[in-house]
Amino acid sequence: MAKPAKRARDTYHVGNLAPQLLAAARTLLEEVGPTKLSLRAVSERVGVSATAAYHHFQNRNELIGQLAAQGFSELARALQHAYNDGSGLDKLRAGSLAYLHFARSNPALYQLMFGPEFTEQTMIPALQRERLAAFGELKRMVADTLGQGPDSSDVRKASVAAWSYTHGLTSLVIHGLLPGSVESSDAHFVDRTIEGFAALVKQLRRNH
Amino acid sequence: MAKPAKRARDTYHVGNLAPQLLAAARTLLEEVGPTKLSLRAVSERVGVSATAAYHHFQNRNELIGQLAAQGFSELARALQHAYNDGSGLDKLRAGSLAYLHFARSNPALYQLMFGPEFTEQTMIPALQRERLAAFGELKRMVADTLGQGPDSSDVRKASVAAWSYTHGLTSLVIHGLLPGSVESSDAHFVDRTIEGFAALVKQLRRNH
DNA sequence: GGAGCAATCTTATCAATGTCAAGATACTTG
DNA sequence: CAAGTATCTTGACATTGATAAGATTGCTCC
Repeated sequence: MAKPAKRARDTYHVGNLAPQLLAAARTLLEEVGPTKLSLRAVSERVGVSATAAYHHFQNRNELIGQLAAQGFSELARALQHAYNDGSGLDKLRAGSLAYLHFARSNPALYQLMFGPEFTEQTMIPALQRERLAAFGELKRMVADTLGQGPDSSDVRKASVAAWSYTHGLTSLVIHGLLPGSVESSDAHFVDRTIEGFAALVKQLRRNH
Repeated sequence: MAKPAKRARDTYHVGNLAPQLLAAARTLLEEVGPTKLSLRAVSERVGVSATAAYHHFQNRNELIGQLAAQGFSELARALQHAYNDGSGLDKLRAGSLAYLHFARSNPALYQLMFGPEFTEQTMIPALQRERLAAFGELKRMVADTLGQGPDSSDVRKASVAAWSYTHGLTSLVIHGLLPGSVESSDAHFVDRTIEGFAALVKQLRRNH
């Protein structure tokens, strides 16, 4: 299986293609955007024929699906690091910031991760797995913050809420739908909108 | 301009094509999804040649862009109605529910509205306009709830927060990323996650 | 009402892309 | 070293977005 195998000559195939294809696709993705990413361009960049990829991926969807899965994996790790390195109090805020930062650094990948390409029919296992793992990581963070077990009802509610909020904010930022309020300091931005949400909730409570 | 004009024969063109193309595209969009929507299929459904659309839209992107713009327009109106008809107290919650309901009823359209097709380069004016209008509607609702002017700093913060949260939740639901917690009652679902967020904010405050 | 004109629609046609089939080449295993 | 399998290539096809040039319609102006 995963034997090294001497490198081939120079004219023919290369060996160990799948990772190279994924890497090339990853950089191309950010260059041309999620919709314009073509298998042929990826293959050409690696220096391989147009159909070589079909011996490592079922079709285009599986390739970009693995890219998306990679994205969720990296996102989960970024969250974890931010949360662990966070300065005691506002670990969750550090997580939100890391989330936003990841999306800013890989906008096309982020769009792909939540893109319309993957429905129930076109879902690939790796992507499904990494998605759940990333959400699991988030739940662990929230559980730790609330001081409850990871399967408590409160934790589940709060996790969905936190993910919704962070993903929504990130998505709007990435798509450029928040004009003029973004560029400078992400930290301030996140804080201000969290304050805004708190004020709203308080107002709703008061009205109730 | 908008003269009725007698219907043409039967063999040739139809007249008044643009709205028919948009309508056909709208239904086809929900049938095949945002990525699989082809101009040719739309044209064929209307009963017109494959290239007829190019006399009414610059290219595919402008057509689906107008679809997306239509989506934002309808979304804004749905929000407005929900807010106006809301029973005094939880108008905002009614707005959130209307938002989620709109996306549930038009999942492909919703994905298109926030899809990767429209960047700064490929943006079309109508879409930009309707987006801003929809956000303006949301700001008006939030301003009314907070009892402040629509340009106050608090309102802006809270509007971004409300939009982020609702869009995030909706996006996760539409993409099927919230397993098992969705189907039954949207109202309960929205309430529970708002509670979850409130609890989180409270906890963060306490830690601070 | 008819000539001319602009808008609208159609028929080729092309390039790019995803995908399949069949053959060529390298690697592995007996 | 022979045979088989994995890997890669060439060739080809259908679909799609898009352009160019020609046909048809309706409108305008005399």
